[in-house]
Amino acid sequence: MRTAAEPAVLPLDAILMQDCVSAMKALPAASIDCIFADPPYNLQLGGDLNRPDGSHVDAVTDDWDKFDSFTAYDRFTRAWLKEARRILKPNGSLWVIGSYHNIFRVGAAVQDLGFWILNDIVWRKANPMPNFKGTRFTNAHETLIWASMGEKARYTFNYRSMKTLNDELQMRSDWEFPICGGPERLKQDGHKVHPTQKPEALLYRVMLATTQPGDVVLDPFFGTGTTGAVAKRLGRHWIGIEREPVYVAAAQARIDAALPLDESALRTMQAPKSLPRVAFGTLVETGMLAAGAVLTDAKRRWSASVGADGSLLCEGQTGSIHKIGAAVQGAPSCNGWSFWHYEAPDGLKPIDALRQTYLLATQP
Amino acid sequence: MRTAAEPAVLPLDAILMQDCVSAMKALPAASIDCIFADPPYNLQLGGDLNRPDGSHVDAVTDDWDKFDSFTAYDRFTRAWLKEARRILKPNGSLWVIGSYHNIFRVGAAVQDLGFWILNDIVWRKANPMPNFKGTRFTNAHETLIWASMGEKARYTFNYRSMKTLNDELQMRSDWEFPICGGPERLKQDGHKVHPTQKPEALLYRVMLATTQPGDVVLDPFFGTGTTGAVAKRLGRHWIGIEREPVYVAAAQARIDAALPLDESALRTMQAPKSLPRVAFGTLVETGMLAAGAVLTDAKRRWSASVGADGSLLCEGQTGSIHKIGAAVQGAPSCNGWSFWHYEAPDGLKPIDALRQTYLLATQP
DNA sequence: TAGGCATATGAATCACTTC
DNA sequence: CGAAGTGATTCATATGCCT
Repeated sequence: MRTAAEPAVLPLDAILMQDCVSAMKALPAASIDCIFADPPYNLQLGGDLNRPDGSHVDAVTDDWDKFDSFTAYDRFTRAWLKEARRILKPNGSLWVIGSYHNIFRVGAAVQDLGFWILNDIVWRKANPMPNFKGTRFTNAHETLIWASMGEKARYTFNYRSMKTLNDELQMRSDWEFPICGGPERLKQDGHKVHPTQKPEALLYRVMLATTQPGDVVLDPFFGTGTTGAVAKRLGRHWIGIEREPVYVAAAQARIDAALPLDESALRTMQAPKSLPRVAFGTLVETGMLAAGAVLTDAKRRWSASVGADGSLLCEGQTGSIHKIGAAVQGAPSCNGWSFWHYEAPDGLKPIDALRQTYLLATQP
Repeated sequence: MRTAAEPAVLPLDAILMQDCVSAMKALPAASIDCIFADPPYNLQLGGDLNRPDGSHVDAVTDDWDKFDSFTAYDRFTRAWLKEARRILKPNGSLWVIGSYHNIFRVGAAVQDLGFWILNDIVWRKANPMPNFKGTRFTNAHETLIWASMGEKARYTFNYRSMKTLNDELQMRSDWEFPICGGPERLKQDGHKVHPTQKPEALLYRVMLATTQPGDVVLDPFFGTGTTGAVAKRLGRHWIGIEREPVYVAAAQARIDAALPLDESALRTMQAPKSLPRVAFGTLVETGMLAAGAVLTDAKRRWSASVGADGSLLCEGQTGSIHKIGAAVQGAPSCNGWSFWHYEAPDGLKPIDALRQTYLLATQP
């Protein structure tokens, strides 16, 4: 029989109505692909803040209490981050969102615990609440931190999907979305159910960028379940942790009503490296390119002849398409597939075009 | 005779060629109106980086940016922040700029020392360096922290100036400026004098927003003196602290050449308001168009399905709305916004109509 | 002179697999 | 473990040369 500390299976696609840290402690180590966390940051919110002796932290009134409150918040932050680190897979990644009230403390803790920050992302609010008193700049953004498990750790980043999503330009670290409102905003008796419900578009981009279909996404501060709703829609598994019964009920109803995209709609742009590799020699073997053929660069500055084994000969040097490409340019490296061209009926074309033809012909 | 520790008068409009902390220690308490600090970021760069064309990226490799550990960096940060706090007037304010490498640690230290964060400001770079390897999001912003001396402390905020500067809209917490280049960038023998020179426009806005003419602005990491040059133009006094003789000489020459500026000329300094750009993927993310939806051209000759990342799938090809539109027509290019249509309740409409709806809903 | 084309470059924690 | 091989990867500006 499994113990509470090491469940044999993950409670997939379910809400755990428990305290954040103790619920995470019950999950198995290295079992989660991605954590998205929207921790509380109201320093006056005593509910989450307790002194080491368990006594309650009172409202902030003076400098001493302020320090006390920061210390308590740091302790709380490190407690949940430590568990997050334990249950994440080595190739998993962490997202945290916050504002200037808490994000600096959280970010420092993330670094101190050994996470490696990959980006900080700015959510620019298209329609922020104005600063009514005119005493500061309109607080028009929130900050997200994206981190891997360590400096050398691998992580998922769907570069091609992000570039496509952004009209063929690299996705930047500043994202613009409207705040959550309209029919998306959960309401009860005309009042919003949760004060800081995040827009689904934000979670959509997070998951599309840094998870794969079938991955497990955990949200330790589930609230009204934006993470779960988007995960379900995008074909990711989700686990939510939330203590408040009111939020749990709202989240469960919302997720039940969410419709998953069917498999064809989940389709995204694929990274070239996910395609099967084709050796240059294969093109020679199959006769798509004859041994002895002459390749040049796009500007015909260099020309090379193809050996029977797929090697190139250029200016007395022989080697792979990449090696020779790098050598003639004096460059540290070179992608021979795009550097070398062949004489096609309709002009000079990169040999990568031959590879694409080969792939199309041989793929089912 | 005055001692070094307590000079009777401030060394106004001068550069102190000394170590940052010891120079601050020699300044009298509560004597500075505003501190703008651009400390080392502790970038922790690895090996060399080359652009896709093989050229080498000139990185920040200076010794002044190297620290042994986070702990060492924290010690350094708290040392200069403590002195900053001592010499600031009770109604003064502090600005610090940084990136995700250091800003979280700096922000936590700012809070720990009793400063009260008023805003965090995002400098959105109009022309950031791309992520050449496609491994992360383009690091397209830096973060500034603006803080007063304490929760109850007063501070200067020129609300009207900011609103006027922003076409009668409240100034937001995200500012867009180009990086420092062109004739503004200080060069010697064709090479940049300082690797991280900040744009003057950034300092203009900082000083215009949070200081008054005649105020004393201190920059403990003066570099090539952007703070001094802008302060002189805006009629503020300045004090710079910089250890490197090369930077000091460049800064002094630059400030000597700077001319005081009429405030009305400032408006021309502002980056032209770029039209909001909406990527097709945004419509998918925000749910205005569902993944899996089918688009056709106006005459329904071709139909394509929308992928989760905003890619189109049509006749076995995937790509952006523009690429696929061009491909099916055999055209060199295509405006996908007008070519592709969706089925609206009242008939076929170009997807550009959705973009207009999005803009109307999100722009003020 | 204006315009087109090529080149240079900016605070960057910038690859992965096989042997 | 390291070394070697394969091959994936860039956007906005500024400057300079050529026509």
